[in-house]
Amino acid sequence: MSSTLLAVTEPESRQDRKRRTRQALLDAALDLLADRAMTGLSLREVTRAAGVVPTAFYRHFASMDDLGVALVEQCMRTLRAVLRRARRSGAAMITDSVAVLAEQVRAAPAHFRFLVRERPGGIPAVRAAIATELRLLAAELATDLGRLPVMAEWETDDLRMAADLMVSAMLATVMALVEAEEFDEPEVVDVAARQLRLIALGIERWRPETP
Amino acid sequence: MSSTLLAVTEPESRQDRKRRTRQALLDAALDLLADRAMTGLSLREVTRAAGVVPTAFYRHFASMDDLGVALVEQCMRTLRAVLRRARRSGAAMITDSVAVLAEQVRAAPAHFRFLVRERPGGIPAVRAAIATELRLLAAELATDLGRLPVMAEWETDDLRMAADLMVSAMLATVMALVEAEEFDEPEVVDVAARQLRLIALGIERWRPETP
DNA sequence: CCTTTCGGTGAACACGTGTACACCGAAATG
DNA sequence: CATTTCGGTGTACACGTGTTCACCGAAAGG
Repeated sequence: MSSTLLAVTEPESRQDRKRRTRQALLDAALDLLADRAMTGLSLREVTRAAGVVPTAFYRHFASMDDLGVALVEQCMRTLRAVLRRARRSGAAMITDSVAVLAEQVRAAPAHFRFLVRERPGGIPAVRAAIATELRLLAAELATDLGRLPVMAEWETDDLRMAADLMVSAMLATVMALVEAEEFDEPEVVDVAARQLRLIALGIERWRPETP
Repeated sequence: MSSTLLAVTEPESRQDRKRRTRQALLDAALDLLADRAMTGLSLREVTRAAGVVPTAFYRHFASMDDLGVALVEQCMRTLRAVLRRARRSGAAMITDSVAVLAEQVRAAPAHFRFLVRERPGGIPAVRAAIATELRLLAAELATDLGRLPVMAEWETDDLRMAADLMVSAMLATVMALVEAEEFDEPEVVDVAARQLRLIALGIERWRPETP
């Protein structure tokens, strides 16, 4: 054990250090949320897991709700990546899209679990944040759908309806994936693909009748 | 204010009284869950709202988790009523089915809110209970679908897939209904009906190819 | 170099919590 | 009528919580 007392690590800018502990708090929270909901998460627990004293929390967030909203932002980035990646690898291939989704869920399960768990969850601010983000995502998907040849003539209203349905199905799949043991993940993926195919079939035959 | 000290209420059998306070606990919990998740609900709060001393709780439930599972049972009865009522009033009419759902949600919002909120929620026992109940419901719906002329020749596997999709859509609708202000409930109902119609269209054209 | 800024500290507080325990009184049982 | 059963009571305890406050030390800024 050498005892050179020279600074072995870079001095680290002050705002860099702040960013780091802020991220540590977010990570710690996400970790603890593996088996709990945000409601059952205490400030002290988070700071303890982040290796920081309780009062330091307030240097970064006004409250746990605040941290929750920040988590929504972070996790939503991961979810949006699914759409983006699916778009690149040929939006038409349903099987591929579902595969991308499954892959992303496997890569960052905590992010997806957080979203599906807190979506109807007990914290109004978080719930609202997720809701608006999902609305945005659905709108994005709707315009994507509108660019497909089959749906070029669709009313924006119907596009939105179809997009909402697909988002619902996707979230249900996410929940199943997050809950599933890994050995029956293929089954979940298969079912999701067939469901999407069923919807696609419906889309082909849709006509905007007014019943 | 007369002061006849005669027993004005029936003596009430002992197990009747027990049932009554047990139900009072369940009702109190459901009330408090209007704006909270189960994780954020304390035993003392529930007993306070039920007009009973904390320790009395244990005469009825081993823990809050236990009470949660009991709530699942109760709320699921309400949800199953939707399927039953929809079956009676002509299963073919999509519009009617959605109307029945909306009506039931309006009649007992707390029951539905509890189910959608705790489904991915933080309490394993409750989550598991809801999951199995929903599996049962989906299975039931699958056999229902199998009786329809259009789907008579379907594989049970595909029936299950379609039923799962419909349950997912239904639960998404329930969440929207529970969250929605009453004045845009018609919009939600309309979208749900169109989504179901889209699925129905897909079903008509489905053939069990193996891709 | 001196001063200010500010992320992190540690002690302290009032409070709500889950649960154990001994106890009560009336319904149930003989 | 005597006894047992049992739903509900009241007290008590140890514990984790959110938030307060004054304080520290080093980076940032003049």
